[in-house]
Amino acid sequence: MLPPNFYLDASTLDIARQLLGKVIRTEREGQVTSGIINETEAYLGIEDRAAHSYNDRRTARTETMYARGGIAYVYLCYGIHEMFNVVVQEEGVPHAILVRSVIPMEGLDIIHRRRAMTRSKGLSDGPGKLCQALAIDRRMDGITLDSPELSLWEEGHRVPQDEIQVGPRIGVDYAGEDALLPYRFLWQPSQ
DNA sequence: TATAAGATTTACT
DNA sequence: GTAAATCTTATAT
Repeated sequence: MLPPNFYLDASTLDIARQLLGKVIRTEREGQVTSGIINETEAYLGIEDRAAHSYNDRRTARTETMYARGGIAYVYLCYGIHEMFNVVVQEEGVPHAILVRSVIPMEGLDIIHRRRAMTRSKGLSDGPGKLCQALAIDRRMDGITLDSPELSLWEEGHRVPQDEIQVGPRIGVDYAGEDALLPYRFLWQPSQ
């Protein structure tokens, strides 16, 4: 399991890089599923126009981002999709990292059923898809990432820095020039 | 109270 | 390539 200081002792951008290759594990009603993180995006709080916490906007929803790092921030987007984020940094610093994609590992049969798909491509390569695949929802908002039902683990795959692609974040055109910042990290093991 | 828009996915033309 | 699905949140009357 990742230690508590993993979420505090580095810059948010560094942690977003380090999350690549780590494992998300969930257990829901006795069903265990897991996946290797291969895409993340950093959201840098008050200064970041793309972040919910931009301009120190404290609301019932964003309050989770202000807590001490090491917990989950899960919210509903477009009224349909849950989004899973890792809250980082000390209490009062509303930074979070959106997990955009995982590679399925354990519980493939369960994941297929949840996603209502039989083929093995496209099961969890999107922030909404992976939440459906791993059964992550808003009931998990604010829980620690060493919980029985949701936890992050070290072993998965060691990702060399030179295999990480960096680019602008997806779907944040409303953020003006902040939409161009290179805060998206992608690792594609197939290449 | 009302309205607009969103850190997306999927199906259809 | 375009559009619909769907509902919470934030902001404005």
